[in-house]
Amino acid sequence: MYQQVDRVRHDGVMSKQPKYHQVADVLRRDIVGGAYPPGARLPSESELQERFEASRNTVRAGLKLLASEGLISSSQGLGYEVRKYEVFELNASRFENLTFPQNGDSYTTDVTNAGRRPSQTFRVEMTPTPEYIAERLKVEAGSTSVLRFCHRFVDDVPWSTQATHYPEWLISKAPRLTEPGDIAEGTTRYMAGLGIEQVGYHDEIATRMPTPDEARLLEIGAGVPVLLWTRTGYSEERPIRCTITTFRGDLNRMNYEIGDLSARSESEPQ
Amino acid sequence: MYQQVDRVRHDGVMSKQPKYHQVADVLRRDIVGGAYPPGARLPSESELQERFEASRNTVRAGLKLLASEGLISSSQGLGYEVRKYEVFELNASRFENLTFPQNGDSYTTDVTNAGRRPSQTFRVEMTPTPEYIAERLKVEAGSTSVLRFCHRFVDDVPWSTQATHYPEWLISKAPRLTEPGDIAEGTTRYMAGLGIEQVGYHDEIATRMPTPDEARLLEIGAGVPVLLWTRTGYSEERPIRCTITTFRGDLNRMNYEIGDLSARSESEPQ
DNA sequence: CTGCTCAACTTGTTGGTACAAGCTGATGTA
DNA sequence: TACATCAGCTTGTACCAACAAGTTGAGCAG
Repeated sequence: MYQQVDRVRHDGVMSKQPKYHQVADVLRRDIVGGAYPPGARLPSESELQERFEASRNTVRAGLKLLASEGLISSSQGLGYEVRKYEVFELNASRFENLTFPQNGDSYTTDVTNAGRRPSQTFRVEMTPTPEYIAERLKVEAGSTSVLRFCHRFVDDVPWSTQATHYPEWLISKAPRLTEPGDIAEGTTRYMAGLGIEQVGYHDEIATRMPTPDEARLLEIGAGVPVLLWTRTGYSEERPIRCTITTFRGDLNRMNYEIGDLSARSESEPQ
Repeated sequence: MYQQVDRVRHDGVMSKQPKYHQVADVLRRDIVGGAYPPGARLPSESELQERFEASRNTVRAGLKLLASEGLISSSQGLGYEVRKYEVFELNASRFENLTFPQNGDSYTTDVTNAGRRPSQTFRVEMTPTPEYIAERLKVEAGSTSVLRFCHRFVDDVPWSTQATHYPEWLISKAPRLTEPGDIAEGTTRYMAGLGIEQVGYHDEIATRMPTPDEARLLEIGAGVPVLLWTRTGYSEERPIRCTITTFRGDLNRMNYEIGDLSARSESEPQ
């Protein structure tokens, strides 16, 4: 039943790969070669059983491999389909405007400019500072901080979650941070008006597979990682905010422009 | 055999989750709660069968779920173990030194400073420009370009691959780019000495699951995404290089420091 | 004591069966 | 015609059995 040698591949070539691996390889080649374009439906499991002369378990193992690579997705009753991407560009560096609004405005503007419809839910909490945040805000882990949380959608597709923490000492200086509603002019501008100016920031970018919570909020299927963007904003004296944004990795790409890029913008008139 | 209602969870609470999902949930809780610290070995499949009163396949489905989240890994004959991370920080923004060497020096310095041992293999090719690169270099797709390829290790663990493409028109101006060996002073400095100065760059950061090739080169197991870093360097006139770096997502984190961060560096004397 | 063999563990692969549950179009009834 | 029902497709879950193959340590032969 289980042999690693003398196995004949689908194309007739000998191979030492397990059979489910060969199933995945052939289908992957078909997909990247364009035989199944993005959005196309793959043959059903039973058809693939015949095609590869394999049991259902074996075929499913191969399909699961492709799903974990993010190439395909499946739904009960509908079959397997080739995943289609649609990347949204994020501009992370804007020197000319270090105090651009973080909560809402930048996102709303970018999405609207791209001809898409933004929407979001919003929440404010007082919460103990998690250790990861506390390190960056230079406060004690567990001390209270203001958490302003955003769940963002583009055309009703979940896009990102954003959690901004403000340290406790800021509350007395900028009390509106604790207000449950949106701050129209943006938190950065509001704080700048109070003399708390963000003069620099530190960005950290990491990636990993989503936690079950993240997978639920962002409606992420198997094989799609998240992109984690941590931005710590500084006044001249100390850190004043720490924002963690969690993006769907298949839908977003971050951009940083550094130095003189006149050569780039000149020749890109569109 | 297959019921979604009236199923009793391991802790005695009713649940509509499939059983393999419950297995994963309980184990995940144990792992993040510290019952199984990083590097620890999980109970064997047969032990888990008894603990959860489930078949081997069901237990394996739960374990596979955790593996696809990047929480655990398994090896034949050895069992399952909790994955341990060790993040390496990458400094992507260095304003003071826009012409810092890209091929080798920056990596070697950073890794050595961290007390680790860097090593790499290196290769130079003349190759047709892939479309993705051609767009960024503003040359025709398929036109020849110089590809300088690096496969980098830290303490003999595969860390990243880096592919830098130089457009064809540069070759006559900077012929040493096609030399198969390393350029001691760094390509950026070499080109600057010839009057081709990199005055700005555009970074793009994306994430996805590795292709089989990437998984092989970087020795990536299931559940670990890659971090893709595309840097396009510009002279005052036009793009002069495009570098794609592929990192293991579990081992790397990118850092950008923008604006005035005196408040950060002051209070971090280490 | 050294070194080899092998039993007993581990996970990996492949086959099978059965039923649950989601989706769609055909069919039949009002 | 309008609508509900259902057969027949799809994938999802759960079980069983068997054998392959990597790892380790006990135990035996030299």
